[in-house]
Amino acid sequence: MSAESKNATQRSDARRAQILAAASDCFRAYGFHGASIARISEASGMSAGHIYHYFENKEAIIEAIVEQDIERLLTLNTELRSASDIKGALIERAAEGVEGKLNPHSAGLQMEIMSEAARNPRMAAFVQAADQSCLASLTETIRSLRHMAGHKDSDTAILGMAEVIAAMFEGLQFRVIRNPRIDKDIIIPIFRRAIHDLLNQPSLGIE
Amino acid sequence: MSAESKNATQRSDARRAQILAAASDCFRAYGFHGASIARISEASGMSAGHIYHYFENKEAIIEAIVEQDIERLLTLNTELRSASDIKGALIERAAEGVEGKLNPHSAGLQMEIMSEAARNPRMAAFVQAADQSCLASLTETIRSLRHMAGHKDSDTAILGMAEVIAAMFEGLQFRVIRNPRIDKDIIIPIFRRAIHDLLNQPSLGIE
DNA sequence: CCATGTAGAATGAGCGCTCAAACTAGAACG
DNA sequence: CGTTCTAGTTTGAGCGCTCATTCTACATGG
Repeated sequence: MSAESKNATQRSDARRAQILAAASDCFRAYGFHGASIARISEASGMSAGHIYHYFENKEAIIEAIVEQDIERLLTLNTELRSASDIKGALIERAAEGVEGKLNPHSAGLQMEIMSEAARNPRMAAFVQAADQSCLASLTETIRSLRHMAGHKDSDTAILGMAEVIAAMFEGLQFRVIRNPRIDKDIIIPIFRRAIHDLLNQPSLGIE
Repeated sequence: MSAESKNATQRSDARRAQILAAASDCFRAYGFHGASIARISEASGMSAGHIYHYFENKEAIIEAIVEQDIERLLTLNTELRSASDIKGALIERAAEGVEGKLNPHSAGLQMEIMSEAARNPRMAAFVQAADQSCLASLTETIRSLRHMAGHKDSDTAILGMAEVIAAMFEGLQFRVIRNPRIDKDIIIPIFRRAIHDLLNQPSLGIE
């Protein structure tokens, strides 16, 4: 690749990023369908027509943003898995997780994504695939934890624990909208303890 | 009120209900902003213009549906509170709660409502007021439970427990979209146990 | 014959998206 | 060095359409 074309690609990538950032703000403020191309173009400081040089259509912008969001989630996930002390990491990182989920900004976008996924099969497949990956990682972590502690669990039981832990964290994104006064410093120790207890539930051999 | 006007009111109420039912379906399928008046009118079997005899505008329809949904939540809440054996009721009703939250139909509408609340202050005030009521009820229940068990907790600690329990249940509405294969029969016993453990956490005297 | 219920065409705004033209900057050339 | 050429970038008017909402006209039962 020549230097010129590389610069061109860089500039083009920058424009794409510029659009995505502006669109992200607009989607948060007006929703996927309420945010018009006109508004996005204004927010990104370029003409409406120009946006179509970088994205095929509005749907493609939405998908790019969801993809971005999911990518962030997945890298966070692999980071956690590569920790040396798994159990410590899980409990320790709980604080981070709580804080992240309690960010109203990201919660708003997440609501938008999920409400879209609830009715758009394409989007549903997207978030479900990402979730499978996260869930697989989390169950593996729990499995080794439980095994080390001498528990005998069925696969479904371990999956269930993972689901409940996931529900706890994701539920915070509801909570921060329903009650913006929620205090993370109160929540974190209760969360830590709850996760600890959950991972020490008696063996569940249901199959 | 005369018999005639009463009949008229009844018929009018029936029409309103008819519109709300149709609109509810459309909103689930297309979202608040994606569902057009034309579609709602078709689904409700009446003309577009006629809808404006019963609702001032589209916003009013949305609000009526949210109001309906919240009312259902609040009556469920008072029901729980009037149970004779509070602790038993809380653990027992967990199964019902899990099942309810795992209904994809209601989860979809809830996502829609919450994503709207995340950007529309009017809607936000609505769901926050309803949540205050539910939270107050739940904290009162937890307070008496913990007091009977001899624990000494600060108000904020009890509020924190309520928040975490709420997050668990509400999080299931995320889960059912992210992973439609989730199995309630696995989840329920883990939930019961987790709530039990949560309510038996050591005293938290933070203030 | 009036009040109310109902329909559906009309209205103007705003939508996503296209496209021909204008602009820009660097290459090629004399 | 100045001038033309060229190819990519950017614009904004405008197309066809759908939207929420309004208006006019008709039906119908008391």
